[in-house]
Order: sequence, then structure tokens, then C-alpha cells
Amino acid sequence: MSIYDTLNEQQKEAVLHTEGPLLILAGAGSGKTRVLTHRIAYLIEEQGVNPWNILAITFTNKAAGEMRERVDKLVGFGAESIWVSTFHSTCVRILRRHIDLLGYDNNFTIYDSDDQKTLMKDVCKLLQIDTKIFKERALLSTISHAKDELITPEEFRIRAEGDFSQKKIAEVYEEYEKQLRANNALDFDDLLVKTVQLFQTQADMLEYYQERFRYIMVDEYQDTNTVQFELIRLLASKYRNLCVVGDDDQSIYKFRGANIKNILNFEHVFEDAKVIKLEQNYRSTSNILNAANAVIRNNRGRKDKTLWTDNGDGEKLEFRQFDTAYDEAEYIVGDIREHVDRGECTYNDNAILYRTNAQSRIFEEKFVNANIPYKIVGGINFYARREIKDLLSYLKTVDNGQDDLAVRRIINVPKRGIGLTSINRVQEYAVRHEVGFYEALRAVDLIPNIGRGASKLESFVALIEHFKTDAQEMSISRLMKEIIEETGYVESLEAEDSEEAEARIENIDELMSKIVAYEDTCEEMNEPSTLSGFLEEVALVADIDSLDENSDYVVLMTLHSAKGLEFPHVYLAGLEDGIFPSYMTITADDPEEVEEERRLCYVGITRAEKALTLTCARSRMIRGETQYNKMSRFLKEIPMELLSTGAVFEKEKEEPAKQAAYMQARQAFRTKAFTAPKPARQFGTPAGDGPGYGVGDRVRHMKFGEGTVTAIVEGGRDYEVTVDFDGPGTKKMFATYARLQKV
DNA sequence: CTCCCCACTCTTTTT
DNA sequence: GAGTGGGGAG
Repeated sequence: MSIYDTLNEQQKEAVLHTEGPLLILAGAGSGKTRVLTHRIAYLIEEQGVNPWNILAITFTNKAAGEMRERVDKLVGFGAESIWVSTFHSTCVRILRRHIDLLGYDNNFTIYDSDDQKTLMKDVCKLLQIDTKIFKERALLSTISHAKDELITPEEFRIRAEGDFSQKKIAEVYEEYEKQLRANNALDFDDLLVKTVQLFQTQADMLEYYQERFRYIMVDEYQDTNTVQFELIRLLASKYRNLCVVGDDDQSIYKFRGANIKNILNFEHVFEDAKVIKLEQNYRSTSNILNAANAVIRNNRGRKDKTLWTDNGDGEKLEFRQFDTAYDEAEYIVGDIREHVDRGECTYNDNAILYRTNAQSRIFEEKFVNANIPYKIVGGINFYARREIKDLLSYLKTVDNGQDDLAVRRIINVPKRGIGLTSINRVQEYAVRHEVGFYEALRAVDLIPNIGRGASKLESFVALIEHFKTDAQEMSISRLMKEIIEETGYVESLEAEDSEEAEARIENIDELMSKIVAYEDTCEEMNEPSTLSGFLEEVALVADIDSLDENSDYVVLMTLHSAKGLEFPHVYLAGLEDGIFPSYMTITADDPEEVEEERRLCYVGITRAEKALTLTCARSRMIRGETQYNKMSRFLKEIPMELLSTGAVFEKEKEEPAKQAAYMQARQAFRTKAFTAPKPARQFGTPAGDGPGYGVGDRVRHMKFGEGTVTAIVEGGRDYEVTVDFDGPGTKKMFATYARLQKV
């Protein structure tokens, strides 16, 4: 019996079809990773394909790692020379070798979104753009979309003809590009764009990589955008052995430029493409699957398919509605604890999925209280933390002196008495003489009006130059230690003597061990460890990559991050109109936006293997405002008989006052929602029913303890409350933020 | 030059 | 509520 006998009919067909374009429409949990790994094995073992000629592109580094591991098990020998990586790392690997052909330096820096924003601020300042009208974030997102569509600044300008604000954006785009180039830096989108440009302009390069990658496989194909498609098309156009795997129902990255047409039109672009559908689901119970099918059925313009399974019905889906988001979190945390205590599962069998990162906070609070191990994926990336970015900026400055952003970030960190005036003088000089910021620094004695600042700048330059010499002969970890010591970075944190500073020092320790780990892997792989190499690895990691199946913790993440994962027990939290589907998509006039949310819901439901719990809250605090939301429209699309109706229609026992307030709020919501065409704050709390306490009442505050209310002033949509606290004295605060409780 | 306080803005999802 | 930028004092 061969390894291929374990596959079902369709899977086998996909594995055996090795030549020519192939589209595998793989529903959730239909074993597509299995197909891909077996296909690779088949290519190598049965077709005699050189592993070196295979390229497999996945969505995350984690997925790449898993695929490599699984291929390793199937293929005894040569698996390590298969190129398995994400789009971005693939491009970086290519660009590191050849980007000089496009006029960049090969040790370019990669800018993350923080860096992009800083750069954009500079650009706006330089062009005297009013950032009240043109928001940095909006500008960046427009530019990013342009890049996704392979629209150059020149082309953008031509298209903007006659439109004042578009023309303004074109100007920004041009300047932004200019500055990136001057800093020898690429943003995330550039990694793809420049690679495509490389292949478009250098025929021999394209030829080389076409020869190299004779067999190409792309996972999560539904989420590719135009640049990615173009890259694949170019690479595959010679041998045409392109196999893409995807599920149009799981396309959830339109906001990032994903072009669903890439999958819907695959057969038109590659006319002789073979199409195979995988519809048998091996992951979930039939109840879960039927719920997913029922929801996704409401979308139009999808490739028709229905998942089925012979896993049996399984448990019904639990549904619970709560008064507040706190109750919701408490229930879920308690439920997990119960299951684990009863020995039914371990913590890492459970995942909590939600729409926005902000929702994780309440859960975190409850998990800390309950002393249950948990892990939040997403939110602020480790490498985006201030102390980490500071230290990395030192490394970047040493590695690529043209990266002005990095230099300016650290020039006065830790404080060495270099102020804004000095920095501006240097900047002016740099601009006037068309040199980089660091270059200008080195010529500090030529800069006029710098006065006393000069000596400080000189010693900063001396410090960096010293590190540059060190870098020639030291390992990265040694250099990092040197930097920390010479700059007194940790020392200045220690001096702060705060809990926050302590946490930062811990993060720095963690960074050190990550550097050492990088050096170790390089040694294992017999590759030299380089500063550029480390920085690039750091730039491309996603938080999800750090997820570890062997640790026992409950996993919390957004629905987007959950794509491609599976868990025995999944909790979908915050199923409310206005949260999920989000307020933005409900009010947008494009119905496709809600469809994308529905696909997201489909992704969420299909993550569950055995049990699925759906929850929502009648009210929740969002950015300091209480919102009253209806239950999500997606919930209503799930057939009632699949739900455990347990507590759903049970009238919660509420105090009459609370009930009245809720009804009133709901009424307000209704009238507002249906009379105003586009109300600014559709879900906002009306300031009608008072804060629930009055002057003279005793109240309790989370931080300040107990006190007496001395005044309440109604202002706008909130109450300003003055409280004379027993301990810390008199404080003024807004009622919705303070969350005061009457005692 | 640095620190601190106040006011203002966040309103999605991410490689 | 949190994070940031501006303004003013020291």
C-alpha cells in the first residue's frame, strides 16, 4: 500500500495531475495541505522531479514551517531544498541577490507600518499637506492599493488628471517613493512590486527563475492580489506547471487588495486548466458544517459547492446572549475552565475568535483573574514595541547607513542632549545638499548655526562608527550587547525603576535570545548569520508564527488570524451587528462588504472540529462608549434546529430599572437608526437616563477607591462627575469612562 | 532641552 | 480607555 491510497478520489486526482495548470477548489477542512504535501512527494518520488525545482508559497511562515515538516516525513531525502515560503520572504530572497539591478543597494531595509507612518509624516510636512484633510493612514492605504495594482507614481498622476485631491495624493506618492529610495528602504508592498519589476525588466533574471521553479504551488490562492498574481503568472508562464489551491468562500482580505477574480477567473486566464473540487470535510461535525453552509449560502457570485462530512452530527451549537461583554467573557472563561476541570479537554483545545483586536482585553482580564494560561495572537507585534524598535534601529543604522528613519529614531535615545533644533539643522543641511541624514551628521562641522550641539552630534557619530567597526568582527548577539552597554539603554531603563521599565527590560532579554536563536539556526543550516538576514527575518514574522501547539494555553485571536487553523472547541464571541458584521461594512453602500464579513463568519465557524459556541452581548463598551447592539444577522442565518436553544429565549431575570434603561436605549437606537439616513453615532448611548447616581451618593472607582459625588455636570453626550475620594482627593471624570459604582 | 499636562483622535481586519 | 502631539513651564 502506498501513501497515496489514503487519499480520496478527488484528492488523488489532484495529486496525480502534475503537468499543466490546476485549480483545486478546496473547501474548509477538506485536506488541502495533505494534497499539497502528497503532491510534492509524488513529484519527487514518482516523477523524478528535482526538489530544487519546486516552489510552494503559503500564507504565513507558520504554514510554511508545517508544510516543510510534513513533506519531510513523506519524502526521505531532499525536502530541505524545496523552496517553501511566503510571498514576502520569497521576494526578499530574490531581491537580496538582485535588487542592485534596479538601482537599490542589496542590503535594503524593510519598513513596517510604523516606519511607513513616520515617513509619511515627513512627506506631508515637506509637501505642506494638511493632515487634517489628508490623513497619513488614508494616504498610505491609497498608495498601498495602488502598489497592489501595480500602479506606479507616474501612472497614478496621469490617472489623477483633473481631480484636485487625487493629484495631491499623486504628489505624495511620488515623494514617498523618492524618500524610500533615498533611505534604501522598501515597504511591504514594494517587496512584491520590485520583484515583478525585476522580472519585467531583466529577461535573463526571469528566465533563470522560470527554469528554477518548474513546479509552482500556491496555497490560499483566494487571497492573492494583483501583484502576487502577476508574479506567479510571470514565473509560471514558461512551464505552466502551476497548481493553486483555494476556496473563494474563504476570501477575507479584500481590504488588503486581494482580488477574488484571481480564483474566479483562473480557468479563463489558464484556458486548459483542470479544476478539481474537494468537498468532503474531515474536520468538523455535520452540525457545524451545516451551519457554515447555511450562512455562506446567502452570498452571491460564488463557485457552487457544498461541504459534507461523514463525521456524524455531533453536538448542537451552543448559543448564548448576555447583558454585557463582561458577562460574555466570564461565561466563556468559566465554560473553558469547567471542561478542562472535568478532564474533557486541555486548554489548547480551545480558541476564542473575535472580529477586532480590541475585544481581547476583556478576555485577558478574566483569564488573569481565573489564573488560566492564555495566548493572545495579534495586536501589537513584539517587534513593534518601542524598546525593540529602538535597539533594532541601532542595528539598522549599523547595517544600512542610508536609513534616515532609523538614525533619527535613536539619535537621542537614550537621551544624550540632542534636541529638535539640532536635528532640524542637520535635516535642513541634508536636504539642501541632497545627502542622507547620517552623511550630514558626519559632516557636522560644515553645518552652520549648530553651536554647542556639534560636539554631542560628533560623539554620536563616533559611537555609531565604533559599532560599525565592531560589526565587522563580532557576532550579532555580541554587537547587540555592546550597543546596549555603550549606549546605556538598559541602564537608563533601570534608573526609571518602574514596572513598565522592567517589562521593557524583559523584552530586551527576549530580543537577545531571539538573536541567539537566529545565529544557532544559521549555524545548523550552515549559512552565515548576517545582520541584514536577521533584520529581514524580524521584519517578516507575523504574530501567528509564534503559535506553539505544544504549549497548553487557550488561544485568542481575530477571525482573520484564525484562517488555516483548527481547534476542537471554538468560541465565536461578539456576534453583534455593528461588531460583526462591523459598523463600517453595514453602513457602506457596497453589499459586497457584508459578503466579505459573511465569508469571515464562514471561516470562523469552520475552524471548529467538535464544538462551537456562539455568543453575543446586548451592550458593550467600545472606546469609552456603551453600545447597544442587536444580535448579528449571521446568527439568524443559522437554522434554529442546529442550535442548542438552552438559554436563548429564557428571559433573563433583571432588575426592572436596568430593564427599563435597556428598553429605553434600544428604543433610542431604533428611532435613530431608522430616521437618520447616516447617523454619526448610530449605536451610541443616549444621554437620557443619567449616570445612575447623584450628588451626595457614595461611589466606588476601580483605581481611586470610594468617595462622595460632589457635582454632576451634563456635557454633550456624557456626564462630567466630580468625586471627592477618600484617599486621592477630588477628581473630575466622565461617567462613561469612570465606570463608577454606587455603594 | 526636557518634562508634564491637556486636548484630541481613535471606529476593522494584516504580510 | 489609550496613545499621541502640542504648548507651556522650568
